[in-house]
Amino acid sequence: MSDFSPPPAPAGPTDFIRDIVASDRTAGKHARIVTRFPPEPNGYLHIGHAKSICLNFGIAHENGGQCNLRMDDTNPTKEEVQYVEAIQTDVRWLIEGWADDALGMKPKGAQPTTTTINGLTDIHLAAAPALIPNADAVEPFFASDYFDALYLCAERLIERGHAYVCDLSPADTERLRGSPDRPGEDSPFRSRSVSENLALFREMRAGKHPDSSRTLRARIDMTSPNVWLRDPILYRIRHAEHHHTGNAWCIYPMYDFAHCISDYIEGVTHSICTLEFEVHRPLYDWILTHLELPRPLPHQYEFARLNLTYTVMSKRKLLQLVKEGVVTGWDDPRLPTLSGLRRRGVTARALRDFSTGIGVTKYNALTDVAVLDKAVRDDLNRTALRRFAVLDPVRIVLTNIPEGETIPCNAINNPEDPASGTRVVALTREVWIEQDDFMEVPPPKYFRLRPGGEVRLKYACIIQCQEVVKDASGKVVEIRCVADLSTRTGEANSGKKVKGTIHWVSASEGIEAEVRLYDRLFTEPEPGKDGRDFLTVLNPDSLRCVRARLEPSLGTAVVGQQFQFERLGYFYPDLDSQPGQPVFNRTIALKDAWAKANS
RNA sequence: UGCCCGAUGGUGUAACGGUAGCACAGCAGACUCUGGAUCUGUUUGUCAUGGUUCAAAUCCAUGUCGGGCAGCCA
Repeated sequence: MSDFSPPPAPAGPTDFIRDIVASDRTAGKHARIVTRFPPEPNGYLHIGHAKSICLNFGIAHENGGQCNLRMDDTNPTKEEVQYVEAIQTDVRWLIEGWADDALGMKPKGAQPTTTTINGLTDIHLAAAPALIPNADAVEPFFASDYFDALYLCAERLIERGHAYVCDLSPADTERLRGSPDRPGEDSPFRSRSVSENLALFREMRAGKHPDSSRTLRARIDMTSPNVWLRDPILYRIRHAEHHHTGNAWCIYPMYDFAHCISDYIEGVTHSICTLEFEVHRPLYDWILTHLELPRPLPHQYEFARLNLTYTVMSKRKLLQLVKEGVVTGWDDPRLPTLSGLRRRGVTARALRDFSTGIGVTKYNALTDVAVLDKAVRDDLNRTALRRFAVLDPVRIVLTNIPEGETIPCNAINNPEDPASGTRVVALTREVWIEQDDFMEVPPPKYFRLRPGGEVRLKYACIIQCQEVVKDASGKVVEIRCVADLSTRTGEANSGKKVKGTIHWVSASEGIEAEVRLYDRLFTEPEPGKDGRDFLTVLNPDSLRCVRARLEPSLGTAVVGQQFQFERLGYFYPDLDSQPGQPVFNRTIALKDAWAKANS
């Protein structure tokens, strides 16, 4: 471990995996810490992946190492390029400005090279130097780039008597495997000769056998209490086109065979995955050990995947929601996908803060979505520009302000960030306020407008309600008030206290917009908990669209800008916006102590 | 009923044989030109039973409960 001296581990988050990494470094076990994030490109990344990304990239970043982005694409029937693209976008978005320095990619088109070290065959593929300016020069790692290497490893195992070609049908394979509490039985093809196995395997590769007619299996122990050691299948025949290798192959390696070798090829030191792979670890180690490889072997560690209340996380269920049109697509803002969260206005920073905040353990936890909400509000509170918007308008007429007159009012853009400055909003004779901010017969402790009552129009002045105009059905259609201009912000009586301050939008100056109000997708904390179909607990009100009135400055808002609509919540321009027809998504509502106390 | 893993307030997470802490949620109050933010206070916890030890959330044993594993998925 010579001259390499990564930065000392910062006093950031720690957990049992970081502890292992730290002690491995102290022991000088690795020249450089290498982790990997290996999604299968068969769906979109979700917030559970964010936890894994933050763990893997975080460890790499903190230790001056690297985290390889790798497409775990060994099953041609499930994977698609569209997912490869989306995954890259999401990963880059999530780590941008935080762990870019640790992103392990490879030079475009690079393939592993085979060499001999100490008489042992080695296969290796290094990452491209970090932060290559031209992003087109690099691409993610692909397990499918290792198909040649993997095939070589398979032949190696066969030659050493560690693997054999098995002609059992899928049904018979399953039958002879036994069950967790009943040992399996040897396949009748288990003791074929090396040369016969080799010949057969080569025929498989050459396409001489139909799908499922044969497999390559590891020769381990059919009576092992660990079912994954009962001669697991290493290769299966699939005459199918692969998104990355086309029709070059008709045999494809299984996860267990491909994953450990891929880790080795890339020089991964810590291979971090979720708990369900714990029982696969002996197989991971068995394969690498029996390959007799010259470099240090990677090690697998497992942590608990993220579970969040009021949502679903499995790719299968997310795919179902998308396919059945329950939501509008993978980036529907109600989904916990990274693209959905991003479209809703959730920032990468909030996701990272959330991910590190929840910790890393082996306990199968269910995290309250309120923790996510808090992380989102905390980040947006610091950064979002404050604006006025009225979602459910009722008309106020300020009877003492002449038609056509505009009274400029200075409004603070973000009280949490003085550097964001101020803007001017115009007070006019007619303004919109929220229906909610007026009550004819208010309950006790109601601070807002009531007949005869006073309220402050924020950044403008205090108004007093003098008359309520209703339509035939008794609905309030107009509230006539008088404005006390001497209480204008900055004027003599501006210090006058009233209980309530409300937001407003000029009727003549304001613009209209569609605002999409999102709520949780499910009505139950654990959708599908008791074996019920998760689709039976969909929240019918997960999306409500309203026509809102906005202050004019919002007309030029573009995707990427975060806003707080004062007293309402955080809102984010949607990509459905058209010139003159803005659309905003509600990222998250503000906390509302009043509403809560009255619910 | 085989093997593997886990269990700390309502939720999540620290404490690595030496005072059980933090965050979220909740509750109460202060402040407020956002019923937001901020600030203050506060309710609630080591799965059980034994053992080792001056001392156990921590080590050991047994039990209980929860999760995972029998795809030619990952």
